Amino acid sequence: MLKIGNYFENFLKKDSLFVDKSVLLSSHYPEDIPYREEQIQEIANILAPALRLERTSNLFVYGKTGTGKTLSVRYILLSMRQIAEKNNIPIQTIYLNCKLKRVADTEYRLIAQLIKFLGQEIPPTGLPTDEVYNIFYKLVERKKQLILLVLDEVDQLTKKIGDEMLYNLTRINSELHHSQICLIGISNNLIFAENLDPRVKSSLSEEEIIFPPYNAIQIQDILRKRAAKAFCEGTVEAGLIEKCAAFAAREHGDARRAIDLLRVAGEIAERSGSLTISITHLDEAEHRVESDKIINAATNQPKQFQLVLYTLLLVSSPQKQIFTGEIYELYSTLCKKSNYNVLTQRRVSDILAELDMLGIINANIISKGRYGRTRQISISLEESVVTKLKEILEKSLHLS
DNA sequence: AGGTATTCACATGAAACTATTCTCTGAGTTAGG
DNA sequence: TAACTCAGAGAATAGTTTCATGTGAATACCTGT
Repeated sequence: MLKIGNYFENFLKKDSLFVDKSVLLSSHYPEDIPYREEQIQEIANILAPALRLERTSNLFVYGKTGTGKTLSVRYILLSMRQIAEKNNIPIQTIYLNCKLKRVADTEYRLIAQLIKFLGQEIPPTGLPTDEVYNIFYKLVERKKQLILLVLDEVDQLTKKIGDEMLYNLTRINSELHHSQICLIGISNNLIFAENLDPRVKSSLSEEEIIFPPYNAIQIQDILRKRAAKAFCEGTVEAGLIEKCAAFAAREHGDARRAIDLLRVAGEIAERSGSLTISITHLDEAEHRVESDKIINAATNQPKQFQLVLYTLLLVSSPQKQIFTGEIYELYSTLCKKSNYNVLTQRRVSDILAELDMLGIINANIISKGRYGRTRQISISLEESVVTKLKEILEKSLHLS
């Protein structure tokens, strides 16, 4: 038998640590959401009139990542949809994540998605935007119905294309005769509404609900519940859940991250053939999750981003601080050497800012007084990640 | 010494441009009746 | 005459460039003591 066949044999024979790994995936929707009863009830109160086809207030949901916003809202939508189906109430619920690239991150695409939900295809480009609006109007007006539209991560959308389109959306209702649209915005950014056009702000956030972060004890409880379903009994070593929760609590109570961490720890333990999941596995998982995140983010960027990042990796050591000008010079020589277009400093400055936002580099704007104002850049990645990243970038950029 | 004015080296903003992908339209062409 | 082809106009989008303006504090330059 082939060597690899042996491996598969072993894989089958060995009892897995997992009973049901899907419980720990981010695509998993639990049937109850602990510590969020209050918020769910509140949202339900606000949205309930929709079941009688009365227009409900627009709703805005705030909370940091991993506080259960999306989960709760989708949970409510699901149950409303079920009720509506049972009683033949014409309600449509639409959930859109505005952050998804090439799906709903522009005005055109957002409306195009809505149209798709209503059962019609729209070309990805070529049509004028108001034409797309018209198609949408017609589709909505075709029959009497109420649409609950959830826009997840709206802050990302407005950051990119401004709040004009939100204004358009809120105004749609006044132009519709038979139907109504109710907007539910979800945002990670707590001060998001502050830099919104006042007209939009008042109509969009008629109701606001805030999701506070989970505390360490709550996260422990959530983790325990999930772990009980995901892992075989007795495989989780003592103290693991607590440590995992502590990691997450350090990051403003991000439950998603905690669950992720637990899953990866389990995977690592399984792969190493261990019968239990120990703290060492968790530590390793934390490293892996962290570096995977960075490497993923870096490799998904366009070529020029990678070039800039690569020059940064070449010159920087963890403690050394570098300025924009130096980077730009190195970058342009590198470009010339390897036949890439050299971008302007203006553009490179933006790229650096974006790399900073992605958390790949650390940049602070400092003033060196007489000697100008610039970004002070440093990289806080571990040596192993840096080498790995270098290799990947060299390959993808065809550098020698 | 203390106060203010300069000055550097970029940051930040706005607008406009380029290349690509896609639709729609209407003129020209083809084939069949 | 209906069906087909194909170029050209017009859109959306991502990634840039161009031009213009902003900015924080270390220094240079005064001023009056």
